[in-house]
This record gives sequence, structure tokens and C-alpha cells, in this order.
Amino acid sequence: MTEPRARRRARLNRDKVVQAAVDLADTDGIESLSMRKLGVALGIEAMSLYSHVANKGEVLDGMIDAVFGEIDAPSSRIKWKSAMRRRAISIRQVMARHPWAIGLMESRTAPGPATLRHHDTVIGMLRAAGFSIELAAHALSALDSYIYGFALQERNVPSVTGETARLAKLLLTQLSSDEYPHLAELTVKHVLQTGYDHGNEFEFGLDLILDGLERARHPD
Amino acid sequence: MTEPRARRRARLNRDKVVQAAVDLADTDGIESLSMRKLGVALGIEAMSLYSHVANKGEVLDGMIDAVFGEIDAPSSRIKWKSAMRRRAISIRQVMARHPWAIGLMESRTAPGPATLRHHDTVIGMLRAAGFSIELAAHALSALDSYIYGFALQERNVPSVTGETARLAKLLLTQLSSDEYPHLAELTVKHVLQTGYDHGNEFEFGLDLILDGLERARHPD
DNA sequence: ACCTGAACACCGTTCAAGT
DNA sequence: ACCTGAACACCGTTCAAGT
Repeated sequence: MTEPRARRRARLNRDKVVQAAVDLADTDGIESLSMRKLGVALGIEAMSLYSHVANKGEVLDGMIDAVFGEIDAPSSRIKWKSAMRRRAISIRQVMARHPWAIGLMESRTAPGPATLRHHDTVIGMLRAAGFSIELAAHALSALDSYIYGFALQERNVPSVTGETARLAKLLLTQLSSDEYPHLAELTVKHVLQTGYDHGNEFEFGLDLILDGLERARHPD
Repeated sequence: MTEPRARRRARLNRDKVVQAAVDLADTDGIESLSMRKLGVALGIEAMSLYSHVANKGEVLDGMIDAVFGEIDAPSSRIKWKSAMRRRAISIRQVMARHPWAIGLMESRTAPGPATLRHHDTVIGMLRAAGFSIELAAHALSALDSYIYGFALQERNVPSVTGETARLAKLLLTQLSSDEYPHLAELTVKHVLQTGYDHGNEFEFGLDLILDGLERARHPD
């Protein structure tokens, strides 16, 4: 038993550093991901990380690419609409697993191999389904904007589950119903209703776009 | 002339601190916005800021609310569809002026008065146009997801303007056209075409959603 | 009431030194 | 080739002290 408390994988490399960073961000949040804590998690001094990555930015780029690798590649064996629908739902699930990812995307500009592979597959599937280059670009832009934007907003809305959150929201609504009557009405009569599922909201907008794309592909 | 180099406004207060933070983020980027630099910009010691704000988070919340205050309130004197279209374009313009805002939204959860006022006005306009509560919620969720997601993606794509960026992109495409053929094709034959305007991409998706909402309001 | 300076507990990163 | 410890230039924030 020469092992200290932190399990040291056979040999450290870039991928293992990135995976440890993903785990740390999932557990403690991205704001507490530091090179020093990452070192501790790997049973290593923080400065040793620089043997495997050039800087923290490379870790962050790797994390984003790892997240893209988790997205289900759309199958070309089903209708394009079902495939794009499943892809959207898969992205939303992945973003729910890694809530820090959506915020990280904003600051990173160097797409990794998994990211490029994913987009290449999606474009290829749309082209095979008969989309023109222009329409494929429009479709990808519209769908991804919607999916990422929804994930971004979902992160900001405090979850309605849990009685305390519910009570807090009710109180807030009560206080502001004079100043913001329409917002108060929408909150009380819609968002706070038992059985309200934010996922329905996601699928409503998603189907709006998918139906619109179908119409654009087959102009009347 | 008792004034030192930094203009000191008559008396400092929360709003002036927030406005200085917005200016600093616009100029130098959000990543270099620190309490110390904010102090320098205001001709004050960093620690004096805590007389006006509780912490940096309050500054960030204020910045987001200031950005919402810049969005054109939708007029109730025109058709809902035109009003929502203009609102979307206004948000995109405001986000272009303050590119840091979209990334900040992700981490802030306390909406300020301008934010609440804006959303209340929009919901009120949709309700007046005959939208049910449910459909108004769906409409706002779909549109805002799309708008913010588009802004998020727009920030990640290096601008195609400028010959150097153009050449760099061409080279990149050349290198990866074997591995990512569809991505390469879309980039070369669409994105890099002269006259390509990313704004058209925005309006395509926007009109897709607006048309879909119109159909949802008047089911066939 | 507002501002200051010193201090604390953190950051990312460099560098010379070790094995 | 990989890891370490000390150091540098930064952070946000607290606190006792000044006016």
C-alpha cells in the first residue's frame, strides 16, 4: 500500500486531467474549479498539471469537447425530424448533467474533435435528407440557438420543485403583483400550477422549429 | 483644480458604480473587470466600493439589469408579430453592444426592476393580442431561448469580416475537409461566400418561430 | 456616512531545482 | 519526462482606523 489517499491512475495524461476537471465541476460547480483543487483531486501538485496541459484554457476547451462527446449522434436510419428531435433532447439531458457547460461555451472558441465530428454528422444527415446547404445551415443555426438558449434560461430559473422554493416564489409574487401584474398572473396561474413541467415548454418550441423547417423544405 | 486625474462625479452611488462597471466591461472585457480596476476607474480605492454595494455580485446583477433597461419596450400600438420581431432585433443589438451580458446572465439569478418591467410589458402585450396564459408563456420561452442562444453562438463564431480571418478559416477548412467533409462544404460554400450575412440566419429562425406562434394562435 | 491601508485567503502561472 | 516548492502578480473581501 504505497498509495496515498488520492487514487493515482497508472499514468496521468491530458484526457485524465480533463475528465477530473469535468467531475470536479459537476460536483462543486465551475466557479470552484481551480488548478490547485484539480491537482489535489488527482493527488498531485497544481504545478504538475502544466506537464500535461499548456494552461487552464486548454482544460476548459477539453471539458467542452468531452461534453459534446456525450451527445447522442443522430442516427441516419430514422426520419430527419425524429433524429433532430432526439438530438435536441439528448443535448438538453447532457446540459442538465453538466450545468456549467452552457456558460463555458460562451468563452471558448477552439472547437475540439468531438465537437467538429458531431456537427459534421448532423450536417451530413440533413444533406442526406435532402436539405440544401443553405437550409441545412439555417436549420442547424435555428435549432442550436434554441437548444442552447433554453438551457441557458433553465439554469437561471430556480427550480420549482421543493416546497420551500414554491413558498418563496409565492411570496415574491404576492409582493410584486401590483407592480408586475402580468408577470404575477403568468407565474401564479401557469408556472406554479401543480403538474407544470418545464420540459413541455422545451418541446413546444422545439416542435415549432421542426415543423417550420419541414415546411421550408417542402414549400407549399 | 483640486480634481485628480480621474473625474469624480459629484457623489458616488450604486447606479454610478454599476454604470462604470458596464463601461469597463464594454472596453476591456468582463474577464478584466475587478473591484480594484473599478475603483481606479472611479478615482477611488477598491475597498470604498463596499460603501455602495454589498459585493461584486450586486455589481453584476446591476449590470444585467442596466442591459435590460436598454432593450426597446415593445409598442402595443402595432401588431404583436411586428412588436415581437422588433423586440428580438433590439435584444440582439443590445447584446452586440455588451457582448459580456449573455455570459453573465447564466450566473445571475436575481432579476432587477428593469428586467421584471420588461417581461411584464411583453407578457401584457401578448395577452392584449389574445394569447392565452399558456401560449404567452410558450411564446416568451421559445423566442427568448432562440434570441439568447443565437447571441451565445454569435459570440463564439470568430467574425468572418477581415481578410486575415477569412484566410485563416480557409486554411482550417482545407486541413479538415477530409475528416469533416460536410462541415467543410457548408463553411466554404455558404459561410465564406461573399455577401454572407449572419443576420439573415437570425431572421430566418426568428420568422420560423413567429410564424409558428401565429399558427398556434389561430389553429386551422 | 464615506473612505483608507493592511491583511487574509485565495487565484493562474513561471522558473529553477530536483528525480 | 515528470514532478516539486518558492515566488510573482493578481483576485474578493474583512476589519480597524481615520475624516
